[in-house]
Amino acid sequence: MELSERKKRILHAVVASHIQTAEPVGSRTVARSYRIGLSSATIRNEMADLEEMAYLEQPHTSAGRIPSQKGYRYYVDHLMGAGQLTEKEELSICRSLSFDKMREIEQIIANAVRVLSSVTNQTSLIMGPQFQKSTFQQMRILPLDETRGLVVLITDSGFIKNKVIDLNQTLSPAELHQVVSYLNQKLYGLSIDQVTTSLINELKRDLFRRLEILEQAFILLEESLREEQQARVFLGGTTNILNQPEFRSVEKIHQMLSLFEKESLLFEILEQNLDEDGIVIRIGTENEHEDIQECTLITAAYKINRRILGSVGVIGPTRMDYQWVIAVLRRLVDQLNETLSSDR
Amino acid sequence: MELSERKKRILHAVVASHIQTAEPVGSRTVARSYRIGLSSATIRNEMADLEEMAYLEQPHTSAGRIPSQKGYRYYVDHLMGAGQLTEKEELSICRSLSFDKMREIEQIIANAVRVLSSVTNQTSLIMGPQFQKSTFQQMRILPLDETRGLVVLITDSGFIKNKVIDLNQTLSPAELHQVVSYLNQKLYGLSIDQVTTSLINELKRDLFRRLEILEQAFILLEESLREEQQARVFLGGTTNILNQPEFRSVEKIHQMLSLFEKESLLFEILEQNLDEDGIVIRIGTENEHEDIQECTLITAAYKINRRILGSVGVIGPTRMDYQWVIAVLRRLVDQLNETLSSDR
DNA sequence: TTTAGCACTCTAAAGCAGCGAGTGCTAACT
DNA sequence: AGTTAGCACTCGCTGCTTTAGAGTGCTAAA
Repeated sequence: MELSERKKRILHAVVASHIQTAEPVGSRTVARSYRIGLSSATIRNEMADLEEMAYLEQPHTSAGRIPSQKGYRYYVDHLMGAGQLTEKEELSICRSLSFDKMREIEQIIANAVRVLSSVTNQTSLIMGPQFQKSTFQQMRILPLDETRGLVVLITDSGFIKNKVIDLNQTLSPAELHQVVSYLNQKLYGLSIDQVTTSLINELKRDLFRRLEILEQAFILLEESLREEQQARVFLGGTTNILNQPEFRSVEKIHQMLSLFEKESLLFEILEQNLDEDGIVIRIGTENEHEDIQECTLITAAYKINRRILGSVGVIGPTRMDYQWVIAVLRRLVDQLNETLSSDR
Repeated sequence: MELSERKKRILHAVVASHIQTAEPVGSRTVARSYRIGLSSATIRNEMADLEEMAYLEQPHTSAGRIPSQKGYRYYVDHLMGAGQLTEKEELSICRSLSFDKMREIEQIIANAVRVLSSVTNQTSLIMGPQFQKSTFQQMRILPLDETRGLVVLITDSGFIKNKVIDLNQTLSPAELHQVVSYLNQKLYGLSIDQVTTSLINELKRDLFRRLEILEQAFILLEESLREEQQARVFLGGTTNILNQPEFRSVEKIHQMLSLFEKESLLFEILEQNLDEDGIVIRIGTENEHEDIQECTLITAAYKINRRILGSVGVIGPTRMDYQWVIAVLRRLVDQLNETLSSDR
């Protein structure tokens, strides 16, 4: 079901105009401002066709048309071009991410979400790197005082986790060292996913034969793994949705903001698009999750050394400046990948 | 300017009723539901007096009265009793905080703000413990590989900061150890505030004589101090303000939510009440900050081992269930103090 | 000093008219 | 056949008037 060239141009015009103004678009507007060289009457006919084909819809009889979900989809797939960033936008993305090579990964992530929302004027969200998917590098235990120690766990992708633990029995430095190096040897290179409870138990049995200690350390290890089951989701610019005319009513705002407070839900939503490479665009009901079926979610995966770590995206009303947002997101992910991959 | 007993009872009734219903309170309502044993006409006269004395105000001529800021203040200071928590509330505070003795301080804080907002149905905020005010305990450097090391900085109140640094020159373990123990010796027991740039420079000069290294470690030290200049503020239940009838308009919502996004501002606000012991109640314009002069802020300081670390509070419209919110906050802070102080 | 009664005020809700943007249809034009 | 001008029609929006009701302040009687 291919559209005629003329229909394409008209659809394009309607979508573009509606994205800008948030108002229904009338035939007159299309005729005048998008110099198609046809009268409004002709365009009216074409628009009626497009409506019948479900690319456009009418809020009420005497209003202009707005793009339907199908219309946006067609626009995204066939009509829009490649967006261009202004120098200013380019610069702020660059600056806020490239400077931080020394910083910890969580800070880079937090920065990324901040720029993304401030540049796009949308709400943006990013899944923190999944602890689970990174691999064990080393573990240390620092004695703090007579009874307590600090366990530090380091993974390849720059994660550093630490916990204070009780060392029930006082332990000679030599013994402690022995235990720790045993663990390091056993665990090195495993992904955190692979450090299962059963593996831990096995190790524990193994060690108990030699030293009756570190019960606590193991509890910690398990706990810390369980806790991090799920990566954090960082949000930026949540108030930006208040500027969107489609969220003028308090109920809608409430609905969206409550959604944003449910971190685990956001995680699920972001996780679904994780496998796919490149940019994923989900318009309206293309989103599986009910609460965002009036929104568009645009996401992209980011990587460390070519391995996908998490995803970052923008959420807003289906009336979104796709072309531009996609360009921004693409640029940001490139920069993010580079920043993360270099010197790690 | 003491109020007559009767006026007190009427003022009490008006405040109580308005807190519950959010509507202006008429003389009839007071007469009927608060069994004062007077007719509405009498109460009308008294209310007129109270209005003249600025305890009450009238939205418009033919409406009931609502408490003025002064009215709320009087209520808080002289009229309200001690609130009682239900068992359920008591329990959820207890449970969400007492279980976590082993957890890190930031998680306890995060939990606290979550319970507080969910129990009170208000937005709650808590200032993370001030890194600045805690004292240096020890510092370690763990070599990660040939060129990088992990600096771990531990303070008395359970803070653990860490950073990956480049060790430009490779360094023998012995030398590294020497430097670190020198630093530990010099810095132990100082509050982080006291670790000024000039002190660092001094140490640096001192060390340079012996070892031409660790430039990076010092940069880190300085940076990390500067970064943490300001404690984090945790927010909970930001969407709760949407349930308050005084925030029905999108502009007000916008105003409040934007405020919530400015962490540094929230910090300032919380910091002002830091010195005072016990519960601080700021109603309307009693707040210094313009943006919250239509709100009431109730805060309390929390402590570790009797030393004030930060403050936790609730923010909402001036029409707030003071009695109850205060009881909840008081209970929460007690629990929080206990949880934090035990075994640290 | 208290209270019943009453006139008065003001808001919020409901009903109604006119405006204007935009449509669909028809007939004329190229 | 495709395009366009013209026109009647639809319908939400705006502003106006009206009405109902809640609550007041005042006065005069108890």
